[in-house]
Amino acid sequence: MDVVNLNPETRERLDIHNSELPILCQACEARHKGICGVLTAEQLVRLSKHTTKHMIGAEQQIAFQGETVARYANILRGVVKLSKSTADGRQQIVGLQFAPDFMGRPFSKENDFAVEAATDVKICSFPRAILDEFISRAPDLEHRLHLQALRELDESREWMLTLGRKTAAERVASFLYFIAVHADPEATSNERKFEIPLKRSDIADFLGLTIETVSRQITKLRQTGIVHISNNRTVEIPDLIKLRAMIEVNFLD
Amino acid sequence: MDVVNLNPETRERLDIHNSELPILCQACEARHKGICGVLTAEQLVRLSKHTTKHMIGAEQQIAFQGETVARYANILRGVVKLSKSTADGRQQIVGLQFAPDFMGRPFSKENDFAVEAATDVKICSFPRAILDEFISRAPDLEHRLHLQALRELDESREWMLTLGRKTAAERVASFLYFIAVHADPEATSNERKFEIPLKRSDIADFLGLTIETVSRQITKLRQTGIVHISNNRTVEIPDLIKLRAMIEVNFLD
DNA sequence: CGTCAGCTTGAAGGTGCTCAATAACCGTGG
DNA sequence: CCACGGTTATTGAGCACCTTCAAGCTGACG
Repeated sequence: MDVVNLNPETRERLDIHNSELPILCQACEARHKGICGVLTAEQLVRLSKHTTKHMIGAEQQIAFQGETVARYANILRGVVKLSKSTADGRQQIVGLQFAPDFMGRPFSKENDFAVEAATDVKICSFPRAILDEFISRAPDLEHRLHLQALRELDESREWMLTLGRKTAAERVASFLYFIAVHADPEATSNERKFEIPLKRSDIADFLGLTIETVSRQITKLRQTGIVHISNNRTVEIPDLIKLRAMIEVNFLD
Repeated sequence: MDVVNLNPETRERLDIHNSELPILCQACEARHKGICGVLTAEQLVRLSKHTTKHMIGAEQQIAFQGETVARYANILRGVVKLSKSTADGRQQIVGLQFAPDFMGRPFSKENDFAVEAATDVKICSFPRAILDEFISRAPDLEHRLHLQALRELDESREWMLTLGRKTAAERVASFLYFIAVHADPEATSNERKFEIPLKRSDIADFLGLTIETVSRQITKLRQTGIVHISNNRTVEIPDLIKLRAMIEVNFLD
């Protein structure tokens, strides 16, 4: 079977033949959509020599708040949470990352947040030093990272409005909407079905609420018929527009 | 008087003689610390042909939420607030910008937040199109913008913890600390004196509180002696460490 | 069938909000 | 100089929403 001609994704970069690619990368989920999409075959070969793919179980810690981290990574599958804590243990999730996001903070030795697997996660990690060198030479790579930083900044600001000004009911609706659009970014349908990748305590930490309040609001939301939830995690949204209407934020839309 | 030899700032870039610089830029506050520091003399000349400096009064709107903006700008003086609103008018400030920050959202035609002068502000604005072209050709420029985006992302995440998990007292202390370190980033002293660049309603919108709560907490904080406040805006902090201790967030410090 | 983690539900209490009145500040003009 | 209106900030009383604490429920797995 001729992969080059048949796989629609490969058409994106005809300059690179699969035969030149490291085996590790050939069938990789992040090969085109992640940062590796802007690396040359030569760079991929070099990087792949120091690359390892890991599975990380849900709830496992990947990096600690304030820790110096020696490796970057791409997320290939699953959901990763970024969280900050106060000295007395209160916790706030400050970001969620999905495949094929890049994990790491360029130009700074340490993250000032903890990194933890929310679900089972598959990552592809590699040494900082090598990528840092690529960044300084390949403007395309820095551009790609810049775009991700800007997207995360937009999302953080959107979430600041949620944390600072929305009621518990609106926060929970905002969360479900957020997951609905991130779980399958390609989907266009007005009807969605997905699994919530977080447990209630994570949702609470993301929303700045307690698990009890989250639970109560989910119950209420379910009673309105806007969402159907079974087995605690499985969500069906018959009409995404209706959910969106509960959390409308813009004057002009 | 020989500016080139006497002004210590010019030593930073001996490759560019002031005589080649646009007059507009020669004594500019953002010439070295802002993004212009990475532009070539040639780029500065081209940019300066389409550049204007404005004064903007406090509380004046610079751009609306969702509006398409045709110009970027550098902040030369004053404080700018970025804010988002819900449909029913609740407001949240999602960022503050100080000189010599770059103002604008690269790679996206519109901001999804409003931009407003918090104090009287002086800016230097120029067309998007020209800078966008420079960005695609000058990796240094994109790097500089990337660094600012990452810094803003770090600050947003820090603020998400404040909004999601801190009490009113801690939020107000966090705000004063934030302003103390931003008002004069160079200062190292443990004693600080500055003017709060926001009025109470802005502080409330930044902290996700009401003005009444902000006012009450400021009164309480003043009574502890950790800060002295006169004329509503003038703050004296005799011991910044003590203020920092009220809002400690990290396990490892 | 018992145990344990995760989730839901209930009752009571507290933090911050709403509504309302008072006070300080500031530029303008008599 | 003080009087004046408008804006901004403080203070008070009552209440609502979310939290806290506690008990019960559900499903997975031995």
